[in-house]
Amino acid sequence: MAQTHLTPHSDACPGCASAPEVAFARHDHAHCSDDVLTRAETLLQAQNARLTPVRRRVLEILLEEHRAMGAYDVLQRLAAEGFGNQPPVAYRALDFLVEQGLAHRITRLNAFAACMHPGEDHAPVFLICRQCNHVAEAPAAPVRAALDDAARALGFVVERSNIEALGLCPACQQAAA
Amino acid sequence: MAQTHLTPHSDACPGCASAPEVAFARHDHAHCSDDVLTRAETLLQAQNARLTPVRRRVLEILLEEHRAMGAYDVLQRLAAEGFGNQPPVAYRALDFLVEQGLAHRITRLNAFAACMHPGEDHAPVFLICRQCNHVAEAPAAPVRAALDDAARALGFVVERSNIEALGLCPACQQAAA
DNA sequence: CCTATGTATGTTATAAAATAACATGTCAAG
DNA sequence: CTTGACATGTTATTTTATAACATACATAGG
Repeated sequence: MAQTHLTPHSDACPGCASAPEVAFARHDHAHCSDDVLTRAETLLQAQNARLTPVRRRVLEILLEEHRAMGAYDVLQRLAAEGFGNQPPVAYRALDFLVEQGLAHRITRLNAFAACMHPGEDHAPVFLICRQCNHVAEAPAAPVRAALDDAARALGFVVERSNIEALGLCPACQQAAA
Repeated sequence: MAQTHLTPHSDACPGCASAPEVAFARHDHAHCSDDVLTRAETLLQAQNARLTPVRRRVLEILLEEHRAMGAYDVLQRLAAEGFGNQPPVAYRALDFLVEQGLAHRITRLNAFAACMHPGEDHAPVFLICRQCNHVAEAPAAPVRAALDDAARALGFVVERSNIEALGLCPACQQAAA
């Protein structure tokens, strides 16, 4: 499983006041974004699904910002760029991306984030810092395996999962100590 | 870990049309409810927290219904019984119960459910059937352990977690086949 | 080439979920 | 009996999400 998104990235918890970002470590993000966009196109072709202008732009926005964004945040950016400025415009594009595995919904935050390894393993685990609101996506495979086991014991088949943890990121732990 | 709530309970997926319930199997629920209420009182005394009439009633309602309920569902019942009928009344009681580990929030459904083993292990795993909306709470320990490992690898300390899986319950799998 | 069909987008309106802010009440320690 | 902390009541508003319908747009069949 590629974990490009866990390699060096933006500042972690800068002053515990900034917007939530999608990794605790530094990271050459532009490179990841391009890579994801390319892969997205390939994946969608395989699915016979279309990466229309709105959809593409929403994915780009999520990638650029590289943080969990509310639907209305995304909508504001879309409107500023001449797309429709009503909620369904944002929700439809976001739902499509989630559907296609190109974005994740972080229910705890009522927010969305680009998926950094589309087409690969899809059991996102989100670590949300309750102090600074940074969000990181952690390696999911073992958690997902444990979840599958637990479900199987009850005869339940898991199709999608939301695994979200609330706690303290490294920087905020230090700040607290 | 006690799994009383996983022993026999209400009908699973009766026609895939009923309200979401909190277990896939049959279950003598009245007994569990009494037990939980008693334990809740003890736990709260230990915490110097007060199980006031509204709070107690909300917990009872969640236990009686034994399913994931929206805040406004709970509110409606409260109002019918002479308590306040404004949203904060329900939200405050529900938030209190969640805070005290007596209820869980199921973010995917914007809903709340009574915790069936308060004071014990607290890493709820919810299995939500996308077909009939039943919700079951699965044994959590191994999933939580995997989650802790994944978090530790990033230096993140988990305080609370929401683990929710969407899929098909046993009954709906049969119905589909 | 054209037009029928499915799919995507735009737009209006509203529903559903949650919280802010402030007033009032209650209970227990001093 | 009064003061302070906590709980509840109430008004209003914010935030999040969807329903319903109209319009555009691409593309496969005639």
